[in-house]
Amino acid sequence: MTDKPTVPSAGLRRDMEILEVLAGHGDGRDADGFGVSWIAQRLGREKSQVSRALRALELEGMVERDPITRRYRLGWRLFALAARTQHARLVQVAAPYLRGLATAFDEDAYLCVLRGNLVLTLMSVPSSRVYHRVWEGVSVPLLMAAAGRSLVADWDDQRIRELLRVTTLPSGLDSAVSGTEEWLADLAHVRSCGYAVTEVELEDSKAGVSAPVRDHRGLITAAISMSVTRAHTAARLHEIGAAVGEAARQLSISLGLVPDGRPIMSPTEGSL
Amino acid sequence: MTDKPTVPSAGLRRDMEILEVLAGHGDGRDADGFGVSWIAQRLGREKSQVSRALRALELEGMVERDPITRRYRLGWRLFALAARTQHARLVQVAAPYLRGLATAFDEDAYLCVLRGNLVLTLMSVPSSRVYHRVWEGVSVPLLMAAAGRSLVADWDDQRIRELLRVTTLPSGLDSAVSGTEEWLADLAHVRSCGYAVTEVELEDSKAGVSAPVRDHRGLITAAISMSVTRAHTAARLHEIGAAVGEAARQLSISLGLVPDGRPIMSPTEGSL
DNA sequence: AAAACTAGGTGCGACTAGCGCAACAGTAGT
DNA sequence: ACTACTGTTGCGCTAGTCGCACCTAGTTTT
Repeated sequence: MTDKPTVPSAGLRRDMEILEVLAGHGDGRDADGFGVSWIAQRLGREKSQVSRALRALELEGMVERDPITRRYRLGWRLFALAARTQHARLVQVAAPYLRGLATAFDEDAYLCVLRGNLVLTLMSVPSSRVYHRVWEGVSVPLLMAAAGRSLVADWDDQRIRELLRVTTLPSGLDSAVSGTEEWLADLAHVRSCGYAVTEVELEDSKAGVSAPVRDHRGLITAAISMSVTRAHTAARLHEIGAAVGEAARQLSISLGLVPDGRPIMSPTEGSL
Repeated sequence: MTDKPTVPSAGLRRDMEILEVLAGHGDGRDADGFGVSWIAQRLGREKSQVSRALRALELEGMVERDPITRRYRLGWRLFALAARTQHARLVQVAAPYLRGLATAFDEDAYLCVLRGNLVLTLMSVPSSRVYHRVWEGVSVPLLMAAAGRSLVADWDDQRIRELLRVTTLPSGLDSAVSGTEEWLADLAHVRSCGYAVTEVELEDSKAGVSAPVRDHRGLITAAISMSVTRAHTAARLHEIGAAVGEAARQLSISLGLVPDGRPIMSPTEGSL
């Protein structure tokens, strides 16, 4: 099948699958870890293999085991490594801005980055409302997230068209995706006004606003976004949008962007 | 030699060593990653081996490569895995600490997080006393809870002022809220001593102590708090406060916080 | 109580993944 | 051009590890 050149991927792939299972789905309250057999069955692998792999991972601190329930969960080492990621650094800088937005408007605020054609949420600051879905660490299709428009704002038209052509969405979500030309117009709006507004966000009854965050080279490396209850008027949406745009601009400056000039380099590279 | 039981640790160990080097940099600001040869030499391994391993790790998203400098850094996947598990892990790991505090002082112990401008209690461990009000899942205004001070301890003064200005309290509870300047002084105390003390808690006849819990990114994600019967002397309040602070610190480390800003590994460290 | 069931761990042979060498390919400095 | 790097790759041989089967230990059933 996967006709690979000789890269040692077999063991690693297995370990990653295990870690992915242990991370859970983010939403499910699968709180207190998973047992060997369950994981093995879920992955369609031998119990023995999973058992041994988990022990090895435990030795390295990537997972830890509850001594009484014998269930595994992700370990301190993984978190320590994650903390040294550039994403972690970004989150630390961005945190105050997100908090400011969340408290100012009492709506959920997010920090997202682009990964392939998916939008990965790095951080979410919840509002005070009761129902709060955790999106941190979860990737969603680019077209579904409000942050998407901001993250690709610098792409040239051709690449956008390609993206829209290629992407397939879960059925029934087409309503969230407007036509190609509308998208291009939206991106122009982002570039000029500094923020994007989308009528439909991840959940129904939510609209979204977002704004691009640029690094010191002027490349878009992240986006701040907020999902706003639809009850709000369009005017308020734009009020929030302006605030989000301003926050993103401030954050960009914190990341080393020189404020005034437009040192925007050719967006051939989007990889963070 | 090392008499190993048959666990698949060879490849994993190598991968972990690589990740550790990439995270590494105990001291220097080596910002933009490391090259293959440098890593290989550092680990005393074959270049080819490191090259292939890194490519495999990159496929899994554990590391990222700067396309122009060809240097590797830790990847998004690590962050995503950690981020998704945070909340589940928080409750799981915090439980023993809360129980320890509750039994040590025979007072109720709580784990709280910030949601919008409200403090949400995720878990409560009752003391042995008869009357125990259940706060789990209940949100209270930030200003009313002892945990509030800890949860916003990292906010800058401006945002605190904004918060105090915006927040409106149920009437008759102003006694719990001291002046703005007093609040700022309190937060300074939290930052320096590691715990907060409030004279009035949710219920009358209760005082509160709390301490911030930081996740692997160093951000305050939760707070441990205890409500203490007012009968106790101020001295005891601070005794408990110190214990709560220490528990919060331990919990933070369990969550992957790298203690202090201290480089734990020097470049000459010998875990090779 | 024994039996039945489950959940995790282990011994060992067979087999293949991937290590190490060495040659190769880019890039930069002289 | 040559030299000195960097990172990649082809390939034979070896050791790491996969999978089966068999255990042990805990829990429920009869």
